[in-house]
Amino acid sequence: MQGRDKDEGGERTGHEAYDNGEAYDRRAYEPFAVTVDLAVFTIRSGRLHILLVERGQSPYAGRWALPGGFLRPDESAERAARRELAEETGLADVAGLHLEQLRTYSEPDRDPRMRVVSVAFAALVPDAPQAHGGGDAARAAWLPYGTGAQGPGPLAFDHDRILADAHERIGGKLEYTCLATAFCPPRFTLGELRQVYEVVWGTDLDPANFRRKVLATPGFVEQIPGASRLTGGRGKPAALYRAGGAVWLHPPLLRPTPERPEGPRP
Amino acid sequence: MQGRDKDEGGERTGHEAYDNGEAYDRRAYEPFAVTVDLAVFTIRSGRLHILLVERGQSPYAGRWALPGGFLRPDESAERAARRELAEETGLADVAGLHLEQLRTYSEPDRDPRMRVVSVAFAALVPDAPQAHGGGDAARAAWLPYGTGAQGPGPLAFDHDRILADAHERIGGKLEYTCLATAFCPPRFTLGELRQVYEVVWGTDLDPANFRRKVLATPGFVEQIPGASRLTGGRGKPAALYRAGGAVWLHPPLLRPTPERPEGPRP
DNA sequence: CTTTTATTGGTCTCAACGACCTTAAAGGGA
DNA sequence: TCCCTTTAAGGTCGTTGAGACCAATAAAAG
Repeated sequence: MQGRDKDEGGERTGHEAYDNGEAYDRRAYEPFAVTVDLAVFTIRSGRLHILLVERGQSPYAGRWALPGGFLRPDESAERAARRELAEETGLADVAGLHLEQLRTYSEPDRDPRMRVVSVAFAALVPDAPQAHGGGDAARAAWLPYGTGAQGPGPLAFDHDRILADAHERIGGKLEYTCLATAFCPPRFTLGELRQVYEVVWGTDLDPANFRRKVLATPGFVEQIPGASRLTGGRGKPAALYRAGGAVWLHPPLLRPTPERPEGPRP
Repeated sequence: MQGRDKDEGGERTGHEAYDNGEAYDRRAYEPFAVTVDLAVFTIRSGRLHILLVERGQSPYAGRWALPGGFLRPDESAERAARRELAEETGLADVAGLHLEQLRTYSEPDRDPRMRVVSVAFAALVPDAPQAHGGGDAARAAWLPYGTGAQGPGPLAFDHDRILADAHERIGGKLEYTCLATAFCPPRFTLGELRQVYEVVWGTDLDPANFRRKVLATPGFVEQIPGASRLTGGRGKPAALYRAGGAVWLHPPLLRPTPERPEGPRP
């Protein structure tokens, strides 16, 4: 932080140089490289997918990794994350997408080459456009979020942990916020909205109970009068809805049965 | 993050230097100063208090600020935060205290002197020892967490926002975790535990309903057989409890009435 | 035309919560 | 001393919401 005025009682940490003047003494602290990592989720063909890029260089050459990049001198982590999101997904209207800071990963040895502190974000994309692998070498792809290893083995660096944290965060937020609409296109059916919960949580929900719950929450969704869609061809056409203005889901829509996520992450 | 292999299709960001070798090219990115900021809460005489330090130097000289400090080259943000917590509170058994990463604040102009990226933490301390102002100049004190300005005016830097975020996070976590015991001494009464909720939420809770709720959650608290305490002198002596092993509170103990926190912070 | 699939709506039961009341055990004040 | 206040502890009761289950509708697939 800022404001370490005190001398720490005999402990020489170099902090005392912090406030001695208008600019900092570069020898008073260690500069770090700061990056952003993105866990971009979408739903494709009834499964949760995650956007990954393939590394071409060592370390972890040939392994999949989360997209991301360096913070530029004039931008915040949020702006950097949204910029990266636009670059990696190729989406035009990145402004409206849900982007949420997860946490910061700063273990000293998380990158073998140097000290890198990374601010991780979770992002939700409604429809998954083609993953376009940027320029030449790198490949980008939507891979199904699998239990355990992501398709071809574990991810580079500590990205498996970041991805797991992101998934847990998203799953938890579905319980008490109206976040689920961020996975849906502008016009969606209640079945599609329910599928978001089922796919992220990995459980089945009762369609009738889900419907009542969603409609009982003011501002969660608004029906589009007179509109309906043939879901995939089969079944009765469903009414179309759009996202409402509400952001909180009260009372919450709790996951069925599962006591709680295993790992203590309170 | 790591792994920016791609060329970003004509955009020259300097990222391509990232993977070209075993070490990074220092010219490929901007190094930042990384710090930790701590929002340390405790409950004193029935009010929520926050640990603050008084700045002696410009900028924001004379203003109160959150304690914190630089990350050292060999430690993670969590370790740095715990070290700062021990230094600032003077507590011996910092290992058992609740320390939780909040989020990272990285606005380019948040420190007028240079670019500082700060990882913020929220910490809970059961009993508040004397705030010991480190060495000489700096003063540290427990100030009541007031609605609006913290005692003598706003805090330095963006610390008012960090503090508000920390308070909202703590209040929310009380709803669905057993975190409240972190505010309590090793042996506590149910009235003391209830006061934690009342003080943090700023509401009154029904003692009987609260009691049933807490005791109905397995592992939240365990009664210490035969022990009781005269709370403050008045009233019937209360049974003593200690924290149980549970970490999740299921079903949650929701705040009364208040629709939700005002600001959309989903 | 029959089957299949999905939406939409209804009913019923149980658990949980909130409001309220009663009793027990202490201290303070007149 | 007696009475009142205070806090803990325990109980009742009505309302609410969630979950399980059933039924009707409407369209496509065979």
